[in-house]
Amino acid sequence: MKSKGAGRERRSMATKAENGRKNDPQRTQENILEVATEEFSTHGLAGGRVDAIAERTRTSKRMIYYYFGSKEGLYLAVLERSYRKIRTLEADLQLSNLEPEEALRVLISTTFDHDEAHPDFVRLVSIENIHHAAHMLRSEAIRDLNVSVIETIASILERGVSQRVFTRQADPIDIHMMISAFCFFRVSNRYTFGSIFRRDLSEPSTIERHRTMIADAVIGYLKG
Amino acid sequence: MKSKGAGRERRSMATKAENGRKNDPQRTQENILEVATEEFSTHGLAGGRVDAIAERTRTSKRMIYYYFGSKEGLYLAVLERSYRKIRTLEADLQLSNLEPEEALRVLISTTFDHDEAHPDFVRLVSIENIHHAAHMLRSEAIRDLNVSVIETIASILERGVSQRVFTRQADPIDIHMMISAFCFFRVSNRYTFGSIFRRDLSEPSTIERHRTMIADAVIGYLKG
DNA sequence: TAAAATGTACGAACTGGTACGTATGTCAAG
DNA sequence: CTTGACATACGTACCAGTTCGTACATTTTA
Repeated sequence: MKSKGAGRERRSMATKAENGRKNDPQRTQENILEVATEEFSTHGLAGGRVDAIAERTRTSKRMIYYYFGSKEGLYLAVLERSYRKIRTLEADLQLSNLEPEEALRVLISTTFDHDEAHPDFVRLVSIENIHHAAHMLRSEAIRDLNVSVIETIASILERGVSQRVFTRQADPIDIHMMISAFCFFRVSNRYTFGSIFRRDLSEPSTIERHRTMIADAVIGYLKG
Repeated sequence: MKSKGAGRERRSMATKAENGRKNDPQRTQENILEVATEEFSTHGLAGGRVDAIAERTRTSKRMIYYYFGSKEGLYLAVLERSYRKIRTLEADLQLSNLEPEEALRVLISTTFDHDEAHPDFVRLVSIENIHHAAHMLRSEAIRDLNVSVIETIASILERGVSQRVFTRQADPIDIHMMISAFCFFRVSNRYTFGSIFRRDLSEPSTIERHRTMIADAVIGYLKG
């Protein structure tokens, strides 16, 4: 399979120079999704234009409908792809070896850095909320994802309480919400916040300060 | 003027039965804004339809353009009206008589309740962020608004530090962000969060718990 | 040769915006 | 207190551009 792929590519390099077309459905789809992610995350579902996406693609509008059926189908595919992309990152954190407080700090930093690094994702989630999460509800795949985070937090909290480093008995989902809210808001409301307070939330020193701030607040809460 | 008004109304009551038209520009504009707020906050700027707004209005599409010039003009008017509506609520809080900790708790509760009570406003802000706050930037009125909140927080923090109830020296804007993030997120991300974790964030018991939670966290942070 | 992948051109419906005509209110003059 | 004239407020019907989606033709690949 690998040598086959290489052979195909080698030959296509030759034909590409003359004619220019090469059937590569996987790359075509990926290309469409990439462009569509950008379009939808900056203009929303209704504001995003299929023609605009098609133009910036190395293929044509015909292919969008060939692979994704409709504008909504494309949007849903974009959404699922975005969620699938983060699953990998969140999964392989080895937190059970760490002390509860340290484990929580690492988890919070990860969430923080993730949102900071993926504004597209944050905006897509905002857009979904405007649509009452209608598309997410139809997708089985997306829901199963975040459950693991809750389990991780639950185990950290349990250990913390039994070791007497955390005095407060808190609901894992509430804690997750508190962390998410802060990390998400910084990115989702970057523009209105920046416009009102003339503060650039993406400045390195601000990022550093906020990263430790949310951790201190959560841990302070659990120790209160 | 009053008897004249009454007379006018009496006469219109008669003509209304036959014909039905009565010039009332103020009410017409207000009616349009009300409907438009609902439309834009549930569908976004691009997703909102002028025709749909016109239909649910007691007047016609012609009037929308007569008073607001364009779809964007209408959207901007909706945005400004939403901001103007909260100014009144936030302004008259007498916090300087209260102890710092209590003052902060009241302020946080107010923010919390406000966001909870005005999902339309929250969604409009979300929509603005998708548009990079482009419309807010063009509106002088909106920016001046939130400055007072920062001054309020700053004075509370100063008093708290000098009375040694708060040990941490924090930036007022950061504190405001932390409060806003939590209160805002609960409403803005209600749907995706609810869809993933099967939790209704608008349930009374949840609201109660979250309201004290954010206050405890912020105050815990300042005492840490 | 058949199936999958792709390109081109076009259509039909939606949607923001407007041209044109009518009604209402105000106010000064009779 | 009527009248008439002018500005404001309003309604209907319609247009023109946009935008999603597709019919048809063609190429690539197995």
